[in-house]
Amino acid sequence: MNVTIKDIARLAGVSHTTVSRALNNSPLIKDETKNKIKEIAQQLNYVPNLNAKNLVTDRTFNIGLFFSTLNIGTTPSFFNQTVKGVNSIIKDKYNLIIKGIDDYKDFNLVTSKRFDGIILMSQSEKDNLFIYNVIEKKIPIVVLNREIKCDSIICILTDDRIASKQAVNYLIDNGHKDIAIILGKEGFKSTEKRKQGYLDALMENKIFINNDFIVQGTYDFKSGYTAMEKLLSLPKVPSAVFCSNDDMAIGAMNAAFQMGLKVPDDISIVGFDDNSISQFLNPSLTTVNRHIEDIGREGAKMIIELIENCEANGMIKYMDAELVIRKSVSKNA
Amino acid sequence: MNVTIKDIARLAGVSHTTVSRALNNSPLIKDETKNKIKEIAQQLNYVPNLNAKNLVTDRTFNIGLFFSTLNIGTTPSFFNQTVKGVNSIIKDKYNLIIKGIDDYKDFNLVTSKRFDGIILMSQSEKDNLFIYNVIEKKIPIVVLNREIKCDSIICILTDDRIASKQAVNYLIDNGHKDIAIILGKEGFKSTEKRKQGYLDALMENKIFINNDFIVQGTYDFKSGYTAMEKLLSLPKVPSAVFCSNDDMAIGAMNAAFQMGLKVPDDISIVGFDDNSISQFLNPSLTTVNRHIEDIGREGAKMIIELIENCEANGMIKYMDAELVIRKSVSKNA
DNA sequence: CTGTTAGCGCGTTCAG
DNA sequence: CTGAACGCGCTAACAG
Repeated sequence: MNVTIKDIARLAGVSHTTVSRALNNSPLIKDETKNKIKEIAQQLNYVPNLNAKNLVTDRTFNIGLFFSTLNIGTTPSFFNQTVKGVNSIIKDKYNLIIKGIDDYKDFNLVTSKRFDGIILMSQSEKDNLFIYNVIEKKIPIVVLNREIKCDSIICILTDDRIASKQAVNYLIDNGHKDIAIILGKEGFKSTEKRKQGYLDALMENKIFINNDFIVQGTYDFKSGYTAMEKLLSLPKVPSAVFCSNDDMAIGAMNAAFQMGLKVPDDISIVGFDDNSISQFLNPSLTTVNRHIEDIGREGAKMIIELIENCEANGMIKYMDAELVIRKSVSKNA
Repeated sequence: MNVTIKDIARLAGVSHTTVSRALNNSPLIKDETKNKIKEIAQQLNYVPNLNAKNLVTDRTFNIGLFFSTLNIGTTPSFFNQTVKGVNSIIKDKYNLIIKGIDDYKDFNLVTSKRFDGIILMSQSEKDNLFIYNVIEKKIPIVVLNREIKCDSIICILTDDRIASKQAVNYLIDNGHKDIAIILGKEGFKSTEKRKQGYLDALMENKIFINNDFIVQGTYDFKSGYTAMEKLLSLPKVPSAVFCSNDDMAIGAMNAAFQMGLKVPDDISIVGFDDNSISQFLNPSLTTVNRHIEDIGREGAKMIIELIENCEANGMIKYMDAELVIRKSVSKNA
């Protein structure tokens, strides 16, 4: 059996309560006894039994990091950056539990007895059901990547609409007018936002919106490839394509190569996300860096704040995105 | 407050003991009462308090998925595949807790009271300290990706040496003799194995081993780029390069492009890992698919088996790897 | 400042 | 087949 506070109590010649207080740095304890107890605990390699502790304090030290799904639609790079960011703050004080919302048949198992707090990397409006469920159960939550209108929620995200607009504006600044967009996965909020940014840029520059230039994708390589094929088979081919993420941009690039086109000479491409790989492509990809890792880090700080200090004011925090100019866009005469 | 078995007991007019037994499918209970109790539990939306339950059964429902590090050296694709594989088996019965070994200052917090079992995606010999620590504490463990000599441990991995040899043999079959290798991160077991496979292939084919053709990398894009620059500045340039993973292969490819070389016409490249992106590169990358997701899945099955049935026989299970032939290798006259 | 006592929610003897 | 009583390891009143 493991060593418990009672064992320590016996050795120290005090009650187990005193041990508990000493170990929890209670102010109502003499420094002398406290130090003595801590020393003994150290020597015995005492580790508190979380189950017992949590049973009475009604806490777990679990923080759930939820994604809409862990399967299609969540790119490796995006996933990795999020986890890294969150984990870098969590460290060993909390357990980081990774879940896909779609892993659950129902939400009975999502309770405050299982999670002290939840960080949701939200990619779809369908998550709302989950979110309301979590709120109803009074579990602290921070939502990343999507804006929730409910004013008691903390949301952290980049303004994709503005960032997309910047990206498309960059194409326009380079003389492009026939600009296509490959959309993200249907139903994802980000898909909608990036499309809006694209439309904003065109409209503000009084460029005619051609519906043929708006094609659906699903955020994965393959869909980018397919979408590009569709664009290139149009009677009038666009001179530039804004892809709603980098993976699709890569797919699109390869479709272009396959048709014997050169990037950026024959067609310009802009991505979104700045995958770790994008700078190493040939040509290197001009794209938008959303600093996902920072968002994860910020989310982790917030949820801990929420858990430990109950600061319950909802807010929407926008993080900076940044257009990274590389070599996949050429000037259009 | 949440509903407890006592509440159910009151409503059902039985003792809490009976409720406990009914909910745990004890054989010593009349079907009639059991069903009645279950129904009430259902209606009340009863969820057992894990802390209480675990306190007495001395379990947690946590499975730890540990990586050597979550930072440099673990590629997004590799990380993502592993988590996906494991998670697909874990589902909602267990919590999947993700950790980097290097997140811990010491291993005091790694106890059987915190993890029912641990899956270690082991990338370095340095992990041994951690492994022995886990074993000492009698926590069930499954090690992925590395072979541990201790015969009470279950290991699941591909034989990287054989797989690498196959890859290099493929180059030789295509007429290449001046074959370089870009090594992985120093100290990683996989680095060693893949180098061995490379040497095996050369030796068996009686090809002279040129030390200039063996250059260090760190598994990331950049190191592949740098290593390739080094190779291309050699008085005698290799006609083919075996890269110890795909990320470095991509870096290497771009270094070649930068020098005005064509792949595979001027130089052939083979990778290792089959990143999700590799098929979409230009040219698409010939590489070795290790089916990481399968390894993760297998590991998850094993650890659950170990936890629930205590089958403690160590074993080493090799999973198949597969050479995926694409377009980054040309025949050498 | 310290000890006594109680109880968190649950599973498990041991009697019936 | 069912219930009463106990204890898992810990924290939180309440008394001193």
